[in-house]
This record gives sequence, structure tokens and C-alpha cells, in this order.
Amino acid sequence: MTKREIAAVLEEMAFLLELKGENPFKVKAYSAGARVIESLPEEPSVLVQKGILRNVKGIGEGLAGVVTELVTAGRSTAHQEMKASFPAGVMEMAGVPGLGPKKIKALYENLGVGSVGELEYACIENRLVGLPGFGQKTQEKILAGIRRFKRHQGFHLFANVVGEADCILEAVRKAPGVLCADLAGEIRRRLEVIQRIALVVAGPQPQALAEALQSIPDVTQVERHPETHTITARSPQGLPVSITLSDSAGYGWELLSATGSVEHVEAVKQSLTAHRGSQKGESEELIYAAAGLSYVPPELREGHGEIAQAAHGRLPVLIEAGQVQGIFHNHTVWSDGSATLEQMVGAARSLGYRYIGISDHSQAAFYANGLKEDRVKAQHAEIDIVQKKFPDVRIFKGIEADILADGAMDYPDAVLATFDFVIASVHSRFNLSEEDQTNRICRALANPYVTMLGHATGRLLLSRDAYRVDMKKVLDAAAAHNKIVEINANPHRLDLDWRLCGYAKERGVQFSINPDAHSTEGLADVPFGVNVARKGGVTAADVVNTLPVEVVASRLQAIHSKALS
DNA sequence: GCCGTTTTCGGCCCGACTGTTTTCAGTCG
Repeated sequence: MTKREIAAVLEEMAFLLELKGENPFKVKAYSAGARVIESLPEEPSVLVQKGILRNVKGIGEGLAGVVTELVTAGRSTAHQEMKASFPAGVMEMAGVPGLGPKKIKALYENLGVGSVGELEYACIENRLVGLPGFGQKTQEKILAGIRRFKRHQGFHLFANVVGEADCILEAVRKAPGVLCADLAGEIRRRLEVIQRIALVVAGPQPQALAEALQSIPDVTQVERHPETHTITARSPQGLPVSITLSDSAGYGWELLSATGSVEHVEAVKQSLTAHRGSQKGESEELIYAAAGLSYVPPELREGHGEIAQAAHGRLPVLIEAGQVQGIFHNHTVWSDGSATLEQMVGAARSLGYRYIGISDHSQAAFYANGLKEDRVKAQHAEIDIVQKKFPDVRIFKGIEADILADGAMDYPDAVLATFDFVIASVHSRFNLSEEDQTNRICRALANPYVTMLGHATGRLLLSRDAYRVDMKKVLDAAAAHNKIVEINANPHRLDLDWRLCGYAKERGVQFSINPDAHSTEGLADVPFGVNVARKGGVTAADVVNTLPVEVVASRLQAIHSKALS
């Protein structure tokens, strides 16, 4: 079992213990243990083998026992027993926003509600209002939460799915008789949330392909559909998989068609008709050429005006992950990161980056151990020391400063002036009115010390909606004050949304693709941000962290001295 | 359940917000 899987089990155990009404500190110990395991530099199996699991802070006798059993047996008896004492549906209830363990416990014990479906029914029958601690508003809030839960059901984060999709592709390519095979659909278009895995393959006998799929661990329900030339299955995480069988001559169209989007494919069809072009073609390149279009990268195939651009040869040359030279927005153990400054800088260097911006949380972010003024100074001293050890990676001194409710920044100017760059982010008061929230952020952008805007809308994909904000006004303000807007590369955020990149670009806003890393592993999220940028039609010239270190340094210096003048 | 320049018991961790209250509990970040 990987550390991520083990952490998930411990988190589930913490939840089940809380449902049982266990000692809250025991619950905390399990939940803290989950975080500790997840941020380990090594796989727990290695520590178990060496017999040093107990040396890890936060892992005592009890947790070490559970983790050891998970590593050696792949399951934990304590976990299984806990799970068996509740209906299977209680875990999914935890996914409903506004529902925590206490409320779920009350619902289960008093109303016998043990699944989201039963809960919805109980709300509709008005049965929650009578419960102690519940009322009309709570019932309405839960019902709204259920609707959102259902809307998100069946959707998966791109980052959580791309691995198993690649595994399936690899297995398919190894099947006897395969000439070519590619991922298609939403994954190939690099959408931020994914519902299904689609592939196109040419060459193999259906039977051979079905056998190849069946050989992948945890792939289930492999079925052949001769009438549609497809094979369907369920991925290890339960996503529907659909594989289209094509002949070589028709491969280009099948791939284009299975990649979508529906709007894009329809527009290509119309272009083909207009140019009397054929849908036959071994490659997509041939099809686009026959339609009088330049080749459209899959990320752009969303029916957002890319056909008109392709018809006039005006498609943007999209940024590539390899063009990113350095990375801003990284956290360390100084606030809520799990790696030291030195570890983060070392990891950035081994990823080939030439510079790294360190931006821990500011003092208002107490929950994240934000830096008070004296700790800002102390961190700067440490940066100077670490910089000497890594002469080939430039470290920029930064901060992710909270935008306070009124739009003021979380430090006095004298402190802000000590940073090379300042990321302004909203971390609290999410439910201001749209007008207040917009004004708040615009005011922060007008602050001369602010360099860039962090995760502009605050959304967490599939779990928290963006706050109410007029993003066009925000982007106008960013343009007016010449501020950089972050494309947050964390797979849960991907914020700025790619749908807004075009508007920002038109106004001359520059982007920074930032990992928002809280660990050395988090640095590897940058490519997810590059996906967003590409979907938004962003070129390398639009992104400040494609600049060489000297240029980006003078860019930051320019913003800084403007503030001082 | 975990931890200890407080060493084997007695602490663990904050604030805003919301809805439910007659003084507070649950959720979220």
C-alpha cells in the first residue's frame, strides 16, 4: 500500500472513531497520523522493513500497528471492524458540504439515515427539523449540499485519473496486433475534471484487446460491443472506459471524433464539407488539412473560437512545460509546508528550475502558522544561508499575504517592502457580497507592494465553489495596475480558470504558473498549471516564469522600486 | 492515541461563521 492509500485509511478511521463518539483526541491522533504518513519522504513499507516506523513523530504504538498491518496484509482488521459497524453509505455522507461527523452521527442514531439517498428523502419529508441541534435552515443547507454532492458525483480530478488512464493506454499498446493507440476525450483535452476514460486503437482483434484490458489489475466489467466497434470497462477507480476500434485508414477521424469536444467536432465537419474534404485519413493532421485548418492542439478543442483561428492560421503557439524556468508560490515548514527551505530549494534544483520563490503564509493565517514580523526576518536570514549552499538556484524572498476583509494587506508597508515579491490571496471571509469581494480584491491589486494575485477565485474543484466575485473587474484591475495573475497549478484549484485566460490576455495581463507547493512532491504539480494555460491559449510570452532568472529578477525589482518611490 | 529540557500522567488548538440557542455546538479553513 502506498502512503497515500494508507493515509486515506487512517483518515477514514478517524472519521469512524468520531462517529462512534470516541475520545476526540484519539480521533485527532488518527487524523494527524494520516497527514504525517502522507508527508513522509519515504514509503511506509520501507520504514516498516527497517523497523523504524515508531521513530516517526506522531506514530505511536497503536498507529504503528495499523500501518504495519496495512503494509504487510493490505488491510487492517480494526478498520474493517469499524466499517462493518456502520452502513456502507455513511462514508459518502461525509462528502456532503455542511455535514460533519457530529451531524452524521445524530442523523444515523436518531433517524437511521445511513446514506445520501436516505438523507435526501428525510429532508424532503421534513424529518430533520425536529432533531436537537437541527432546524429549518440546517435542513435547507443540507439539501443544497446534497444537490452539490450529486452534481460532483462521477467527476474526478484530472490529476487523480491521468495515471490510471496512462496505465490502460500502456496495456492496450502492448496487446498483440496494435498498430497505434491514443488517449482521447476529456483527458486528452486536459479538462480539469474528468468523467470517463476514452481511447482509440487500430489494429488488434477485439478478443486480444479485451484480454489485454482484463489483465490490468482492478479493471472490471470488460465488455465487447461489436455493433459499435467498441470495448467498454470500468477503471480501477470506477470510471467508465471506452475504447474505439478503428482501422488504420480511418484512425485520424476516429481519434479526432473521440477526442471532442462535440462543438469542435461539429465545426470540423462543417469545414470539411465547405472544403469538400474527406473524413478518411490516417492522422488528425490530414483531416485538419483537408478541412482547410491548421492543426488544433487537443487542449484548444472546446469550441471557444479555435476553428476561426485555425482557419486563418492564427492559433497561438501554446506554452510547453519545459519552458517554465522557475517557480513562485512555495510553502515550507515555516508555515504549513512539510519540507524545509533547503529541501524545497534542493527539489526545485533537481527538477531543473533556475529560481524558486518562497512564499509562506502571513500573520493573519494563524491556522497555517503564518509568519509574524520577527519570523519574517528570521526566515530571510535562513534564505541568505541556504542561498549560499545553492548558488545555481536563485531564491526569491516572498510571502503569500492575506488580503484582509477590507482589501488591506496583512503587513504594514515597512514589512511588505522587505520582500522580493508579494502574492496577495484571499483565505477568509469567503461569503462577502460579490460587490464587496470584488472591491476587496481590486483594492489589494492597487497596493503597490503586491506583485501577483494568488488563486483568484478560491475554488476547490469538486468541493468548494468560487466565492462570489466579478472576475472581469478583477482582471481589469490587474491589467490597470500591471499585476501578475497566478495560474495555481494545484490539481484541486487550477485557478485562474482557463476560461478566463483569454479575457486576461486580451487586456495584457501576465500570468505566473505557480505550484502552491506545500511539500517537495507539490513542485511536480506545475504541468497541471501548464495544461490550464494551454487550454486558455496562453503562450510562453504571456507567462513571467518562463523568463530567465536575470529578467524575472529585474521585473520583480521594477515592481518593488515603484512601490518604494 | 501521542507526547515529554514539564518524563508515565495530563495535556493536546485557533477564530469566524452559522444556526441554534438562554450560553453554545458544529463546521470549515
